[in-house]
Amino acid sequence: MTEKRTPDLDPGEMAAVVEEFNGFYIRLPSIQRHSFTTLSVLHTLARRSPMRLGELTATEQVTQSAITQVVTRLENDGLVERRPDPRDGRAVLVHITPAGAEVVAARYADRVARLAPILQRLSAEERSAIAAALPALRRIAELGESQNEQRGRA
Amino acid sequence: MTEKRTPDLDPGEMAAVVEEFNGFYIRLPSIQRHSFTTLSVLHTLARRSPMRLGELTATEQVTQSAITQVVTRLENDGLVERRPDPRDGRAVLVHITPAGAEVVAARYADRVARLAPILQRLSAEERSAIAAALPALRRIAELGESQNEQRGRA
DNA sequence: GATACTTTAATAAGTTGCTGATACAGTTCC
DNA sequence: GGAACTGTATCAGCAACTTATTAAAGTATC
Repeated sequence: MTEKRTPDLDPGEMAAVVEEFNGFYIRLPSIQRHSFTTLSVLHTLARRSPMRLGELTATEQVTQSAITQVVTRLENDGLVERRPDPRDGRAVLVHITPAGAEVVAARYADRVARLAPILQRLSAEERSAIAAALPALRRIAELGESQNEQRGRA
Repeated sequence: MTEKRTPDLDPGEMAAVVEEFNGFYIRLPSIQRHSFTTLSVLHTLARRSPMRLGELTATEQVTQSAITQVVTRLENDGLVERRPDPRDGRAVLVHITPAGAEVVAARYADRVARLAPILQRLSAEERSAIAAALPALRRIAELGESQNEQRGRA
């Protein structure tokens, strides 16, 4: 067996690949009755419900006013609920409802169902190369998010 | 040295990681004076200019009417040009201009600059794991795109 | 514990970017 | 050379965003 040279990771190449890949991935969209921002809010809440409106404003890329309106729409659809914050009478805590969690789960299941057959067409080596990279990609997301939180506080 | 078990690739786990990662990546946005669709059109043209309006309509997730309007805006900003198709008098070929290519390149450079310092914080093993996975990710994008073209023809 | 300041969310008015329907010019087919 | 079809543009209407403002609750100071 010939020895494998581990290639070094070039940020420019990685960004190029990530963008190509995303171009494909974001076009795997299941049914969307909701706007991009609305879905993003719902997805965020699926991970860390309940959240204040202000927290949501910080994570999404829109104004506080837009978040208020998005949450109102989601509430009318029964996907989230507004409840008072017992610790702060000014604040509102947005909770995701079972119906909201269901929407997120269904969209996720749909994308997995579309991704799986494509993965079948890769070689075993390609699949295991991706599997081996997943922990590192997850760590980048964590590092990046904590960095964004730092910036948010400024 | 203990032998490493190559883990098998689970589509569900991959989708979860991809979405976590994208949640981080799409929030690395440089200056955006343009809408999501507008930037997406410009990005598509950066790779395969010139294109007909109909082709753009097929790749983006909006109506033909929206594409006409997006191209008009981009044209007013000097980022693309409409030229007649010599082979078909009804059609229009949208060409990206140097200024348009510049916008795409600048946005790309900006994201690379933000990604690079985060990659520095990974271990050498994590970086080479990602580097080893890039060709496979690129291939998924190719496989997925050709599949979408099939659907488009229906 | 009254006064001023800050923080959190909601509301109002205006703008932008999309959709759906329709029009029109160029192409194809017989 | 007329009918049917294709590719793009236009128009009216609507949804989702922005900025600016307001209301209400909390905090600090004295």
